[in-house]
Amino acid sequence: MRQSGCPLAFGLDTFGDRWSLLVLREMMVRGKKTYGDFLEIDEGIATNVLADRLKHLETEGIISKSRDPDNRRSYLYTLTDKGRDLAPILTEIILWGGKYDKRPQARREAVNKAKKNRKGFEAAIRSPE
Amino acid sequence: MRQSGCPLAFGLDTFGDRWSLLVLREMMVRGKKTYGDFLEIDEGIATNVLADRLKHLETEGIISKSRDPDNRRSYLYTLTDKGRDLAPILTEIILWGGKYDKRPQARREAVNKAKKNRKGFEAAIRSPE
DNA sequence: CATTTAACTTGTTTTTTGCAAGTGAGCTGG
DNA sequence: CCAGCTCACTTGCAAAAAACAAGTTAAATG
Repeated sequence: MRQSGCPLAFGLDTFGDRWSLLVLREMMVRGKKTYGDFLEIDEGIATNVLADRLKHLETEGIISKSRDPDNRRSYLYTLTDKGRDLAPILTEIILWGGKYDKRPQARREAVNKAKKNRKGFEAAIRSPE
Repeated sequence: MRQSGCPLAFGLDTFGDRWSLLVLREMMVRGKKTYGDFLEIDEGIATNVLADRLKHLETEGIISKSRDPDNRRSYLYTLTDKGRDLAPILTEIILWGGKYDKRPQARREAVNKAKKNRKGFEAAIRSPE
């Protein structure tokens, strides 16, 4: 897409759109796994955009798609190692947001966990239950 | 914009579009300061989009705009403390890109610096000369 | 003082997103 | 065993954003 060879631009091409990191948050922080789960995210993603993003993240090797062994019409999306390695990036954005989000509705639960025990937080979101 | 209260979503609303972090890279890694500098970035940003992004980043308090004391038709864009605090996020994305970008044109200079001395790299991009 | 430069703005086309509705395979209760 | 529901999408269209091209204004420069 962008052929500059910059590692930052490479990252942005892979997950740097309005939605990818929010889908990954659902997987990492909230343990969500299915298309239906992702459709319910608070920020309200459109169904066609969600389908696009999942396809892109799978193509890029960030997530993988498999059949749900308990329900043959459902699929499970899970993180690859490459996807798990995004945990430090998520963590840094969460810490930055925690520092600067002064809105009354700001939710601080994840921020507090990450501040109290950063390595533990990263390990936890790397391997969501 | 997104009213979820999530610190990650807050961050994405502030700098999570296709271009903001590339403009900030120019400032942090390459010491660029002017509109004309940013127009020349390798990835090719459109002039109206650049104007929009600069306005947005200024509104969000990530950068500030001042007159160039040496040239009255030019302005200097510089990082605020809030903007400087994005350095760890940039660093993590660069490290991730360095790990996974296997394209022949991948540029590894910044990656190597960040790997060799991460704190030094962060300090350097926080305070570009 | 005519030309160039810097920082944009404006207008138009193209791409992406958002929204509503629809499809088809697989489950489920009566 | 089958009508109706659920799940994971797809399709079509409108709205928003991005890309592209050209123009404007104020200030510097030769």
